[in-house]
Amino acid sequence: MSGGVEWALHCCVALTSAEAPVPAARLAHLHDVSPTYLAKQLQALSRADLVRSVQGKAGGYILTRSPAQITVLDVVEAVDGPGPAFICTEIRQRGPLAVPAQSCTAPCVISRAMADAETAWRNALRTTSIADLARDVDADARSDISSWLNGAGA
Amino acid sequence: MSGGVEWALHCCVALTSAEAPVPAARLAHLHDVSPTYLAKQLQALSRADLVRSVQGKAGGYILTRSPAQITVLDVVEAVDGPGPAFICTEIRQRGPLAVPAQSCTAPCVISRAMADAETAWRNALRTTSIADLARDVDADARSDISSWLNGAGA
DNA sequence: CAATACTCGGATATTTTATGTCCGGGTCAA
DNA sequence: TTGACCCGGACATAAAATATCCGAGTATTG
Repeated sequence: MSGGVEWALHCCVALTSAEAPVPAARLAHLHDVSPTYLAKQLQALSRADLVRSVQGKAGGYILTRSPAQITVLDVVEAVDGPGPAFICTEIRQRGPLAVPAQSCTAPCVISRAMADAETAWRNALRTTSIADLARDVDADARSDISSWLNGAGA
Repeated sequence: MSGGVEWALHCCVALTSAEAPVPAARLAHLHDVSPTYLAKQLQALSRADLVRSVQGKAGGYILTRSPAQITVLDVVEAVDGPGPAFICTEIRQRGPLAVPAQSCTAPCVISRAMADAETAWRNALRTTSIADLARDVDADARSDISSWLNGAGA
């Protein structure tokens, strides 16, 4: 699991309290992380159309839609890639007892068990939205972030 | 997700059809994979007490208990490690708006969402046993594997 | 309208992890 | 006692994640 997922999620939650575009450098300063590497994660979010990037002097990143419409799964898939974590290499078709490809119409049992587990994982991530995360953050902290982002900052 | 998990699972299923210890080299030949690297995975299974290694001339690996008593989760945790895939670095305690450590009694919201998803994933893997996997394998193929393992082999 | 300052975006190094390999210690069989 | 075989941990290599830099573009601003 890529560690950048944590940064991306925190950024999305922070952007909930922003009304103007926020530069990547400011988000990096807020979380005290590498500015250039955080930019890479934000680019991934931009490619997935979760955030919209505006350029120019007063540019930065903003959420493309309501936080309630963005699930945690969306962010994870944007950063870590949409593909499954477990990839079946079709071992059953190899070795001295290889089963012919024509008999492999259904996916192998192991592959299916892993896929089912990943589906459960995805479903769990899908049930939580960025709005849900922001709602559970302490009210004081959210207020501080809002003023820090919209104001001059430290 | 480590690719060796797939190898380990296939080995466990194959060992279901074995009545005598099977050397790692033979399992590698059966699946046509790197013998030395497969040995590493089997060592992990041995450390987790899922398989028992017997040394000497007629040595090899055997399952320590009934296939019904070994879950897919056991194998995955043995190979990939028992720790969670997502590790919270406590970003909320960093940066200019860092919240004091004394206020962080409960885990952060993002960490909890990820942990819940992983729990769902683990529960799914726990419901499937090695015996379940073996049961769903084609009867002919299982018979072939049994004779290949217990007989002289190719 | 031109210059400018600030932003994102992709191409580029470095470090960590996973992958693959090797040889020595130990054990059972003969 | 001898021998051969097997496992176990220590050692290279390859891939990926992490961290970084410089160029392309745009809205501001004089």
